[in-house]
Amino acid sequence: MSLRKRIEETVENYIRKNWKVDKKIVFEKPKNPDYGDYALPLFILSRLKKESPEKIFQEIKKVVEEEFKGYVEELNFLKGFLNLRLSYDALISNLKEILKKKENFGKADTGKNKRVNLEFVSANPTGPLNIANARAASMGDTLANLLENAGFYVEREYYVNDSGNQVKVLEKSLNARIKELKGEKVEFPEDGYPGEYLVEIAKEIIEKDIKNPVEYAVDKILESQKESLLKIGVKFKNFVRESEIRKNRKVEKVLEKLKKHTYEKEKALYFKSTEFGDDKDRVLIKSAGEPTYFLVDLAYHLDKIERGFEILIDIWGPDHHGYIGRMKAGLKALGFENFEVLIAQQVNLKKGKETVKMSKRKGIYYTMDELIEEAGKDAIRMFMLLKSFESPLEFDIELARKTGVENPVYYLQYMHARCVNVRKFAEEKGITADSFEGRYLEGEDERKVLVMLFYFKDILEKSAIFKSPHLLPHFLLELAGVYHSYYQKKRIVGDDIKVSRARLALNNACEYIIKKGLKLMGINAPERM
RNA sequence: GCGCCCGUAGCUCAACUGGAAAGAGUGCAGGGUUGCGGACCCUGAGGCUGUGGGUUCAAAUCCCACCGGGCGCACCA
Repeated sequence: MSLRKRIEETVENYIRKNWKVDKKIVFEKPKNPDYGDYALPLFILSRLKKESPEKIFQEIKKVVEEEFKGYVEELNFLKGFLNLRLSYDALISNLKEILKKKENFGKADTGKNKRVNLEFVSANPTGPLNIANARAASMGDTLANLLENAGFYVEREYYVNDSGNQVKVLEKSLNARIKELKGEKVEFPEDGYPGEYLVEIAKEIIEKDIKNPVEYAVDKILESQKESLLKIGVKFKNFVRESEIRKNRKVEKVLEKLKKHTYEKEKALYFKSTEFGDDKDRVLIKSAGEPTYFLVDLAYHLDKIERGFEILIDIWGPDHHGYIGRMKAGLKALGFENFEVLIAQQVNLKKGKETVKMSKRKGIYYTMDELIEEAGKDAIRMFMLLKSFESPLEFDIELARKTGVENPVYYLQYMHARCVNVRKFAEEKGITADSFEGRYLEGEDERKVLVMLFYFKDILEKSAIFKSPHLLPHFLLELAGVYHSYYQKKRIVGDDIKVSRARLALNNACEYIIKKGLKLMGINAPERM
């Protein structure tokens, strides 16, 4: 457990025991680094205890100082805040921990190996993946990495909608292409999929004399989707097919379980989802006798639960937000509430100042493959991760393919390359960080770096808990800024061997942290650029 | 008409989930003379957080109304 968390819990326990009050204590990063390394607003505690913030401060100060002597250099009171400054001992023991654990530094057991099913992308198997899928892929994969790092057991899952309407449309489109190729005159279906890829598949079907064209096409498309995903560095553990869910009678099963919450109206079977928080009741079985998409999807989610997952997380596109209510209601009726939907907002493509208009109907859209070809995996993941889930994002292709300062991904990679270079330079001179002495790092410039390294655990923890992968790249950019600045100010490998060793320790810790951060984001950490 | 998301520096975005004087990057203006990589560093200008009310000791953050952008509102998936 991190030192920060230990202090927080100590204060929590103290308040519970002595004030008989349950209050979560959360340290913040102070507005101004001069105040300290951690801050705690005392206003709420002050109200709870009906005493002045200053008095509260004195009380907490005593507790913390008793328990964490040596780790805390200073506690001060300012405008209602408690500010805490870490000691160099604390900072340097953190540094040592990084050097010792390297890529394993920051791993936590908060997840207690709980089983998480993270479903994302889940595009229809009717065409190539697009840029919105690239966003979902980048964010989903990174979130999975973060959760794993926090001690959860995570399976990345992709749902394949290989039955239902869109597959029928695919079939119509495909048949039209086949007929075209055979020289017959046909009108291409208006709502069909006009992309070139279907022509290619149609050709293969004719050449190989495939018996079941749609099935073949779905498999083909799914395979190419998988390839695209691998190109962007995402590997799914499970691909679950809708047809399997139907075939395994999961639909009947979920229907049975929901039976007492249903009624019939105009020959259709309704689920009383309003009883579970939805704004209207939903059809499960259409009057024609077929299950709705919702019912099958519910069956699929029941299947996830039956596979032993304790936490379900879905990442959906913005066009599905109206669907959250009924899904939650359905799962609640099944007795499962640990279900969360993250909406990955839309991506607008730009080329410099020009907006790239996309139209599915006209078949004009940027595929993920095209984007990868133009901008590269690393830049895409960086840009996709920089924004929080809820905010729509402008993706500037021109910017992403630039290899200069404007492109933040290089700023991070450059830091890594620089760290490695310094370490190797030192090694050639026979200098290592092995027996460094912390007292040579007790300067303000060094302290800035040490504190950033100390914050890394907080970021890992927070980005996992709040499911906010965007916190990570923002942190790394700040770390890189501090590192580059330090590098500029202080020579790392110099004449004094003891000073060199100590600074090298700092350098190497930076290397491991940036490397780990980039890895979590699925971005390469090159040693040379 | 109803619901959801967004609106923060010229541009792209943060802001620890209600906390201190709203921060980065880019762009713009200027600067950095042996040495570990100049894809770097330093300085500066740039803001009524869309508008108007409210709640609070404290609001970019919560509530109400309005303006603007996006998306939903199916016995489609």
